[in-house]
Amino acid sequence: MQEPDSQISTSYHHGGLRDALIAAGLDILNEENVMGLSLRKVAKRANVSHAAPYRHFKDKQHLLAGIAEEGFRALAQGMTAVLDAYGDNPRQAILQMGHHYIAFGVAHPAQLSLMFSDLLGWGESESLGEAAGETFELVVRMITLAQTAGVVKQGDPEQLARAHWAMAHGLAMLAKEGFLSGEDGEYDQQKSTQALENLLVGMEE
Amino acid sequence: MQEPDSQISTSYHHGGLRDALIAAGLDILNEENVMGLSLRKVAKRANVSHAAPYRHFKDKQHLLAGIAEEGFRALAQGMTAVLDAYGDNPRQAILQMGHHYIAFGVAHPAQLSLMFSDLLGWGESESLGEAAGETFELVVRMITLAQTAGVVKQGDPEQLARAHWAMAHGLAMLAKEGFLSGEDGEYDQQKSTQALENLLVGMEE
DNA sequence: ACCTGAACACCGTTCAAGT
DNA sequence: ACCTGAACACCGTTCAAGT
Repeated sequence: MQEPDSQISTSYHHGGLRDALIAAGLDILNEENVMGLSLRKVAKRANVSHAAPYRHFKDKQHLLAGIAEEGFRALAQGMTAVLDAYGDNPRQAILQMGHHYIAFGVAHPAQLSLMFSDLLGWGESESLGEAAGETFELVVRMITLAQTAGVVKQGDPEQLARAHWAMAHGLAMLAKEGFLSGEDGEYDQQKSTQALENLLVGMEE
Repeated sequence: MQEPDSQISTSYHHGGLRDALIAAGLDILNEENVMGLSLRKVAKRANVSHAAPYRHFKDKQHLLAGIAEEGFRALAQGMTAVLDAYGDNPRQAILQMGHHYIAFGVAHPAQLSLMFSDLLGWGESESLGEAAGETFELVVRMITLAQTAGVVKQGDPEQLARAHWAMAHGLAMLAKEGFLSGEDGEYDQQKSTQALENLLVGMEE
């Protein structure tokens, strides 16, 4: 077993550069916005030449797809944690899942926008669709648990999951643009709770 | 009274160029996406030099804000039509308002994305905020009408309007990315109806 | 295998100069 | 008042050349 630390910062064999480029892109996205995200800036931040990214991404669109995919995976991971934490209380799980989604949007506005933008080319990356599908499946699982517990009505769980996803996504978009701010100008979580409760009541039949 | 038609296509005095630039930008947005929208391309399509747009927009961000504002105004106009058509049936009005919002997103995906993107600089254009506010007020008015008719529960109409807006916006984003497609791959309006109904039931108390 | 540097056509923005 | 053309620093993408 050798210690590879000595070359980690300058060498990127075995796909290490791919992750470094996505991380660099995420940094730029969080500091600026998608217009400030250039392939050349990403390359510079990863300490490679401006042509190096083309070894790992066909073009800029595919780097953006990689960043979006990372977003779906991070979202799914957080949602899994919520599901684990509130597994015994499906009603709370539904509300907290919504809040988690919205919090992700407020923390990473440009990334969430990117995840639903027209810049990705969904058809060209099966792993992107897979990551988004995994995220949706977690919502479906949550709904199924709630149905079993008698908290929400019976019926197609995917239908109810779509309603929940749409509400959470809509609230996230409104929140990140400041449309859910309170008197102090800060995001007012209570406004999300009210909307999520409205939907929840409707899902109880 | 003179006939100015003869110079309309080549001259843009009195703000005519501003509208022409927004229209050209909209065309490009609908044909490509926000990455393909360059100021130089917009200027060329409006038959002016690449520096001419700076007479009407401080920079690219302000042109984007103008295009987004036009979107809010178009949305508000369509929503007013829905309200007029279903004024005597608040329950239908609520559902049709949602469908209209989603249809706008499916028809103008890049524009709707732009309207909620981080590229606009909301603080720098009061007319943009005004246009968005008008749109929201129409939803509030619809909720108030429904409350008067006893179709939805009493309480802060803005709270219920936010829930409806979030649901409609979330569904629009899901629809334009293909997450609400049926077996044939086309947008399945029924899936939106189901989600909108879920929320509506919850708003009935 | 993976990376580089030069090259090309394109950007956003500014500004002196024209009408 | 409004528009233009040249100029600058920056893009995305390609490709011959290097290790």
